[in-house]
Amino acid sequence: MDAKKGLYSFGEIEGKWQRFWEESRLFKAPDCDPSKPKYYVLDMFPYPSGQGLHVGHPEGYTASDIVARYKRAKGFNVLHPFGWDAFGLPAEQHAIQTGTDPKETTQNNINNMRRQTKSLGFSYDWDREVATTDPKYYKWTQWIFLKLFNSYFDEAEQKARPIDQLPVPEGLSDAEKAKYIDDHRLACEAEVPVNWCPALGTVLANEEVVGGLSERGGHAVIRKPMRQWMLRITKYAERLLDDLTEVDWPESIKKLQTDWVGKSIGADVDFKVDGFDETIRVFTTRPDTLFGATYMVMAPEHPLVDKITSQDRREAVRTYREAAARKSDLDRTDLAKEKTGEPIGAHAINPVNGEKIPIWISDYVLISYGTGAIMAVPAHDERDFEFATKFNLPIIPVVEPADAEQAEAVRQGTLCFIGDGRAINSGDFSGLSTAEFKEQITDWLQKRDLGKKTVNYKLRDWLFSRQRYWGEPFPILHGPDGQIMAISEDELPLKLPAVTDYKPTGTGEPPLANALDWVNVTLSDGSKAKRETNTMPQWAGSCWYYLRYLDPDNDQQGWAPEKEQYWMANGGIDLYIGGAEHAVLHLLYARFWHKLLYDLGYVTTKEPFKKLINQGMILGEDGQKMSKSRGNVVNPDKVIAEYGADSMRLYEMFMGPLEAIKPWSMQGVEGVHRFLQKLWRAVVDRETGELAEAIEDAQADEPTLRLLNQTIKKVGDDIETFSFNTAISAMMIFVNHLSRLSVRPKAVVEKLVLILAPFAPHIAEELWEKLGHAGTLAYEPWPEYDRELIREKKIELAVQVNGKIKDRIVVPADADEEQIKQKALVSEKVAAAIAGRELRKVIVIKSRLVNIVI
RNA sequence: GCCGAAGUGGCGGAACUGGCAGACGCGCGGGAUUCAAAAUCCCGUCCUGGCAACAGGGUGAGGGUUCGACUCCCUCCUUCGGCACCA
Repeated sequence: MDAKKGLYSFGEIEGKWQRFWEESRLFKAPDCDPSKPKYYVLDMFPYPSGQGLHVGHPEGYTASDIVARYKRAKGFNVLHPFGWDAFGLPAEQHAIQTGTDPKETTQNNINNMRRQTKSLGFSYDWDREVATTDPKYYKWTQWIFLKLFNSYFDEAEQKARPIDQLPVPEGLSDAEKAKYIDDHRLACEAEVPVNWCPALGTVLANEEVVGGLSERGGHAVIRKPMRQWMLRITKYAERLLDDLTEVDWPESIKKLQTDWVGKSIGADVDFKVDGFDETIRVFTTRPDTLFGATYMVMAPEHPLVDKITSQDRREAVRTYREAAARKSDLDRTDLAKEKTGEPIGAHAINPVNGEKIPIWISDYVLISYGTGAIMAVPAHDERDFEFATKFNLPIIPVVEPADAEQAEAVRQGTLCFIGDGRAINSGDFSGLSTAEFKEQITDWLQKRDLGKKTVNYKLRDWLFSRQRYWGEPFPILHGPDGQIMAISEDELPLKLPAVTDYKPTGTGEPPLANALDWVNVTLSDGSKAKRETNTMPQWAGSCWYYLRYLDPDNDQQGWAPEKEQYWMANGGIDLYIGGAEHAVLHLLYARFWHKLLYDLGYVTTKEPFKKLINQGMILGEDGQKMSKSRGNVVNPDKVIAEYGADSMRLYEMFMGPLEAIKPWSMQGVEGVHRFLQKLWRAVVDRETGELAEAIEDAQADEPTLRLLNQTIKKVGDDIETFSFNTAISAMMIFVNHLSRLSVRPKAVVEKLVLILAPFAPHIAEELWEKLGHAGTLAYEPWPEYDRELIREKKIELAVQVNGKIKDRIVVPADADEEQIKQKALVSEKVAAAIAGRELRKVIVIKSRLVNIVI
């Protein structure tokens, strides 16, 4: 019975300290504390799923918690909040199937996941918890939407401004004026072909369609024009690109974002249509290849196709266009291998040489990019080359590669060369380099009003409406004559009404359309209006949650300016940790909203997330992705019950580098658990549960002091570089050393406990208490290390002969090169290896090795 | 196809700016303790040969630079992630 006292009973210890932290509000972050530097460390908040936490969640959370606890010890005022990205499809699907209010499902899921999250002992300031589904929260999501709605983008200034500052042309009727304004809003309505998913009864964002199927559920998706809300993120393309230079993110993520924005510089060139008073504008990044244009291709949807198609081609063109319109994205991808198209019987006139070239339509040209039409230069564009080869169209080489063999193949028309070279067959421009040609031809076109320099982006405007129930309602009314009206800010939040049926109507009308009492509104002047029945996508709430954490209870403002200035100082959030799956969308959307808020003066930094780290995925024990169907899912609750939260945390960090993808191992958990056990036994008496007798107020011996100081340095340095795995390994080495000592100096153990605390806070607190300290160690200063004590007195060097190790020598740490050299040369083994041959060179690398070259 | 990341023992991984490859943990083998087991402790554990001292080989493959390469350069292979006709 007594023997039990001294056991490491992690369950009790963890419960005890978690209660203490919670009840004492230990991690509450005081706003605007001028006495300390601030540190804002943020986790990507999770969707509260019915499955609860999986082992991937605590990976990032543990990493951020280690940093948070470490920074507190380093004297920072740390903001470390948590919340819930709680709108989302699963709760709505559940509602459709069972009739349960998503609000209820969501609340239950949050409660469960909060319990799980708390059981890991993270040092969140729970008083700042937010949920995007809370009307007190989405009031401000709606408020930001109104800011988008009530702003336009000033191209000259490259920034958003309030819509009432928009210069409106003179002489417009009221209706025209309203339309002009509406067309300039950053949030506007548009009739756009969207990804309609009949099975889900909703429209999906491009990102939610994978290979022509819905990301969730894998249902077929077709294209259908519908009235939708769009956010004009494209206006910010240039700034989203430029400001990437200001953030400290992994280069690979920056590159993903850069490619997603997809800037390309080229020229718009106007081609006259032969026999019509029409011109077709094309975009090209290679205006230097204009002389090599042998045909033109328009997207099937191009508005001019109908007008200029010749009588004898009309039937074929109509058939082709219908087929193209019916194609889903999946079909388009499938058919990408084989090019298709139809000539439309019209010709365009090449502005540089007056050549008549045939016009085709083909779905390899996209209506949504550039001008929806291209000049085809098969000699220097692979897609055009493929098309021309298939349909036997002429290929004229106009760029000569430097390589003679390639040049010959290009002349023969057998090789498509897309690189830079020297111009040929290009009239007066022949002989120019690609770069010179581009510049000169662009000027030439511009002077003659035939074209101009143009920049295009792959980035599309953001489709912002969903035909779903479980999302933020738009604060928008549609008037009797179709006017779009924003509801005023003081009417926010516009709450989601309770409904009885969550099913999509199937016609594309959202479920909210059935909530008639809510939809129909009588305005103050007695006229009738209808509420917008679309809701916002899940991204909306996650675009700005980091700002709400600054001031979560404020019902007058989304956040107070002075709090934003304090917590977002020095370039924003100091550390943002989350999964790489959000590399593009969430981060891009959030940056976009942040820039709008910056333009309007609500935030003071250009970018929200100064430093970003992605944690890697955790695989099942079989090395496969964890999934229920594979049966390899690891349940955190079970791990904690068996080994404790500290072991769980420690293992998550010990597995390998944070960013790496790595498989789970229960035996690995056991390994770190043994480490904690060993530490416990080294400090706590097995029988009494009191401090072990070996713990004394004694002076530590030199090797112990040296190792201790090395460990303190290593752990601190490793936390700074997020190398948590090697930090843990260093502490293991130290505990191995400590457990072999018969006298374990108390001061040494105390320092060890303090550096372990960010990783395994519960056991650290308990040991700290047993070491005789009242209260918590959470705000104890991080131990300093002594440079002098770290230094070894004697060091071992390897001695190589011609790069092969022959012997090892021990020299004083301060030995100079000559001394080391002499010592190396007297070694018998070295002498044997040299075997009397002449020394050509002796290389001495202090504190590393000696290499003798013979 | 294009872009990005990565390939190190039986396994997860370590190795600073080019300087002793395999830290730490797992697993495995042997031993101590025990009536026995669990737990714990000690020793060993990259491969090949050898009782051993030792010798040789070794960081996906091949080549190069260097006194010296897991690390830098070139070519190729494999795995994972992203994009997918963006003119």
